[in-house]
Amino acid sequence: MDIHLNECSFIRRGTIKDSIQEQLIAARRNQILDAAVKVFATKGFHPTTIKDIAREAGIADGTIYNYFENKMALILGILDRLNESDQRAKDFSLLNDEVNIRSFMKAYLRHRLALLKADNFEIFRVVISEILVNKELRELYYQKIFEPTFVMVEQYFQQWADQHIIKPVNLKLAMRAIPAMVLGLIIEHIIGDTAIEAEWDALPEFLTDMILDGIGVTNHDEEKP
Amino acid sequence: MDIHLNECSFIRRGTIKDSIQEQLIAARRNQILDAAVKVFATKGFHPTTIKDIAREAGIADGTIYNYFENKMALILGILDRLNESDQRAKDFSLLNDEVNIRSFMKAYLRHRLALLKADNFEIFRVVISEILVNKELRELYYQKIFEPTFVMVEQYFQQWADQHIIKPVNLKLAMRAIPAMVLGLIIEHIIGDTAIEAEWDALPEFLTDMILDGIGVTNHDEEKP
Amino acid sequence: MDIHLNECSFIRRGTIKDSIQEQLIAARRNQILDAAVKVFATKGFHPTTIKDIAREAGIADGTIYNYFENKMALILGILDRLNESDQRAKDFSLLNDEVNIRSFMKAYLRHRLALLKADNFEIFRVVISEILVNKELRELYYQKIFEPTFVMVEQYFQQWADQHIIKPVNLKLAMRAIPAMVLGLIIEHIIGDTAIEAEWDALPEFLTDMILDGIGVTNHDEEKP
Amino acid sequence: MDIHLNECSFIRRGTIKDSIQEQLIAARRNQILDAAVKVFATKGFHPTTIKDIAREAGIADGTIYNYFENKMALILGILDRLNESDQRAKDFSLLNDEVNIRSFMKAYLRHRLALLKADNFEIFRVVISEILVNKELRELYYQKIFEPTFVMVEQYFQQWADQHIIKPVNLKLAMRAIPAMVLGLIIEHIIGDTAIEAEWDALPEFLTDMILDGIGVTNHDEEKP
DNA sequence: TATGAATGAGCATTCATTCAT
DNA sequence: TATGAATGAATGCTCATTCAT
Repeated sequence: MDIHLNECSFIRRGTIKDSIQEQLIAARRNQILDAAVKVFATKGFHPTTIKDIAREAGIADGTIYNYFENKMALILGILDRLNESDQRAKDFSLLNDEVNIRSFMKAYLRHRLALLKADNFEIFRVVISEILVNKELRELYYQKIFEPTFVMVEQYFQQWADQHIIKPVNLKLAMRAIPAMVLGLIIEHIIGDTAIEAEWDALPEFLTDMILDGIGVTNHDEEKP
Repeated sequence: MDIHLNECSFIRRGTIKDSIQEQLIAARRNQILDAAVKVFATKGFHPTTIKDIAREAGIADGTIYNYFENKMALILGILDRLNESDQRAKDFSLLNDEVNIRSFMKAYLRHRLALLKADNFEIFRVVISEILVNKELRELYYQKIFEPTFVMVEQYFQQWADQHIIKPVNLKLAMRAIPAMVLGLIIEHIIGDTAIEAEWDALPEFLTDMILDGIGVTNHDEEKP
Repeated sequence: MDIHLNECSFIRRGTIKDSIQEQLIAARRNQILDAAVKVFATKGFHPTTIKDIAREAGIADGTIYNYFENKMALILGILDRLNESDQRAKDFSLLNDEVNIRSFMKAYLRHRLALLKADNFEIFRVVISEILVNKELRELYYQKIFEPTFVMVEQYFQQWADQHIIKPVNLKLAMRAIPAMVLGLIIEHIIGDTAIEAEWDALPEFLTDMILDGIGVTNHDEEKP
Repeated sequence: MDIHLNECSFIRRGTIKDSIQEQLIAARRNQILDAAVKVFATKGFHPTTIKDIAREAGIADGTIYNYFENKMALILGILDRLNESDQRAKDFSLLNDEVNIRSFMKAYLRHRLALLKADNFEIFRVVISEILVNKELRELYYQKIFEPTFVMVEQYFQQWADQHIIKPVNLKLAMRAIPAMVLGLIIEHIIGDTAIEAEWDALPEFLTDMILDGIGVTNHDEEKP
């Protein structure tokens, strides 16, 4: 059980050893977060006890407190990992080659929705629920995920607007309405609406078309002046 | 709903007295729910104690249990009141005179968003958070609000589709995407996005146009085949 | 519902009216005690609420407090009624005609055990349980039932001893051991021993013979000097 | 039962440590049960709070729940200890050398009554009271103590009957009547009868004689046919 | 006298967190 | 660093009792 790191003479303090330390710590943190995700997803945040998580992780209760300050820090940690796995910027930049906005948007939505489906929806349910209600978590989420995303997205929208690829609409609202729609649909799904899951694969195309073209039939009589 | 006590010249036992009883009970329930809304909105559901609510309502702890089975029943009660104040069906039917879909949608969104702003957003935060995480509440919400609303809305969409006022898109998704967008925007707002509140009054028009016309510039090259 | 006693002009205050009052009160008390016995027997003393009893009696909670000081007074009341229905003295005096001690004892045990079987055992369970643990009840029981019974029984035993119908044994213990045996058997029965109920009808004869003759085989070798 | 730690020269993981663990756990359980006995005996079961017991044991409330599932489990634990201290089988077998049934019975009663007096009567009061009223406890008591005892005792009685040491009476009743008498006398004592305590030391002899010989004077006229 | 709504003290139990080993 | 026993504050809920009507 004891690891005699010091026996390794060529390791200089503060360099490799620390790196190993960090990796060990990161590994433990992930082990704990994995367990937390699993249990939170099943039982929800409040009903889950530290003991539940410790048992799931195969460690002692107290050990969790060596890696996380308190129970809420676990949600923070989960949020962080979700964010990392997100890599929105990367998502976007990878899509930069897409020839036009429609393909771009479709590909992006497909990617995002695939990620959502891959991760267990259940953990979103818990995280969103807690974000809504926990100020600290909310502010953190806003600063680390929300704002940066919008700052980045705004550039794209501005560029598209400049290039007259999209109409000169209220950009701030436009770029908020789109993720809002995705978020809203996910919540509708979580709440129990079966229609969304049934049409999950149709969503990227549908949403893209709706966002870009609308669902209204354009005619001169109905068209707004 | 109106009770004209005076019309009843011949008083039968168990009628007026019961009616007064019912009113008293309803009044107490509302008194308690008002207090609950206030405290929940401030502290959230879980951190709020029954004592907090009783204190706010100016009554004893135990009294709450004469009117609500348990703490969760308070959320149910709040949800019910929100739902009643909603009267979605009425909203829609009142709008039936609107000349075209655009005015209709715009008026409807204006109405909904006004309601949302009138009610304290804070209580939505709490209610949604709890719905996400509480199965009983979720199922109840789904049955009493979600499903009925969509059943009703579907008729409208079907009618519009039949009249070729809207494109022959996936109706189920379309009619889910719109409230999803509203819900998503509210959540973004709750989370702390200031842009939405700033543009609140522009939302109905913007959303209507986006839904009906899209934000993409239509041209023959970009248009999908 | 209103009873206009005053219309009855010939009733003089303090005499007949009071007597009716008393009867009414007694009737109400019995109504309440009947309900209490029923519910206590089913649920036990502590798990039974005043509301349970009020519901069973078809009256309001508060009404019970017009007739009994508190919940414990109900047990006292039940005990009193059990005692009254007992009428041990009467039992004994009725049996005075019995020709000999054996018939007397047998008849008495038969009578007592029949009473026990007639009453629901369940209420004994509750009353004894509470007596064991509640000092006030215990002392009351001791004074009102226990002691008077033994005082009376002692006379019989003394008389029998004087007449050399029973051996010159420790009378105090003898006359305590007999009801002890009955009590103990009842408790064994209550606890779940099926043998006692099965042999219930054989008990009076068996106990009488055992008490008077013993179960040992008398022979000169074994006989104590 | 004896653990000779030193005999184990080759220490296997999970053996000694676990054994120490078990001893610590057993010690804590006993510490808690001691406190519980003390407080229950003074205040009774229901009026005693977990806090009372914790305070008496010098530990925190929560600690009790690390060793007992709930308050009732404490009574179970007490019952178990009483049972262990009982060792009825041992009692009997130790007496097997007794030359005759009279000495045997006398010795047995003396032993049982001594045990009862050694333990605090008060705790019997509480345990019996609770057994009478608590189904779970009652069934457990019946299975673990009542039935096994009678199964064992029946053998003795059968043997005595076969050897014509006792009369061919209803054995099932006979062997129930004897402990019933002891139990009944204890309850009479608990209820407040001073005579029993005063004659405590005379009880074994008196009861034995009464059971074996009866208290009736045998004469040919009175003798039942 | 009957009612039953209001009361609020009281309590078992939970569980996040600590800390000695 | 890992452990898990100990902690004790915190709280939902019950229910005997009161009292205005």
